[in-house]
Amino acid sequence: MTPILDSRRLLAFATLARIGSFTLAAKELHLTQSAVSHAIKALEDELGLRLFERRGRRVALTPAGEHLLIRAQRILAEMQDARADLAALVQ
Amino acid sequence: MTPILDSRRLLAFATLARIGSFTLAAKELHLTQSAVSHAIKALEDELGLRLFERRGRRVALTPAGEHLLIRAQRILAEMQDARADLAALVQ
DNA sequence: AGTGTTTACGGCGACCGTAAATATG
DNA sequence: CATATTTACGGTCGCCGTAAACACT
Repeated sequence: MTPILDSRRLLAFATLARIGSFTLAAKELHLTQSAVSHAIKALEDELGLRLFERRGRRVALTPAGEHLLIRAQRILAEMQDARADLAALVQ
Repeated sequence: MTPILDSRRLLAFATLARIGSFTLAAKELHLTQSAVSHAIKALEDELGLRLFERRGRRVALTPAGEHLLIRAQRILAEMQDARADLAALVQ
C-alpha cells in the first residue's frame, strides 16, 4: 500500500534531475548514492517508465522525466508552503 | 529523516477530516482504526499542533486542522494529477 | 585504473494489525 | 452496556548503509 509518488522519492528525483549526478545528489540529500539509486529505480519500476537516460556519467531526463519534474516541483513547493504555514501557527 | 507531511499521512488526515470518524475513515482507507489513530497522532505530535477536537464521538477540525486540510487537498490533488499524467505516458 | 552507478545483503526503524484498556453516550 | 478511540505489543516490510560487482572514459 505504498504510494508510488512518495515525498521522499519525489525529493530524490527532483534533486537528481537538477544536479545530474547520483553522487552529488546523494551528498545534498545526506544519503548514499546507493539509496538514491534505489529510490529512482523504484520510481521507474513502479511507474513503468524510464525517467533518466544514463549515458555513461551523464544523467539526463527522458521526456517522461521532464513531465514528472514539473509535477514534482509543484508538489514539493506545496509541501514547503504547508510546513511554513503550520509552523507559523505553533507558538 | 522522515518527512512530516507524508502522502500517506495526508491522505489519512484528509479522509478523517471529510468523514469525521476514525472507524469509517479507516474502512475507506482499508486500514484499521488503530492505524489511522496512530497516523493522526504522529502528525499532531510532530507538528506540535492539535488538528482535531475530540468531543465524544464527534471529531471536528481545529483551526490549525482547517489550515492543513486546504493544503492537504491541494497536495493530494497534485499527486493525483501527476499519476494520471504519467499513466497516460505508459503504452 | 579511476570514478560513478548498480546490485547484493544485512540491520534497523516505521507502520500496521490484534487485542486490551479507556472513554463516551 | 455498546460503540468508538486510544494504547500496548509484536511482526513484518521498507529503506538505508556497507561493500562488492559492473560500466564507462
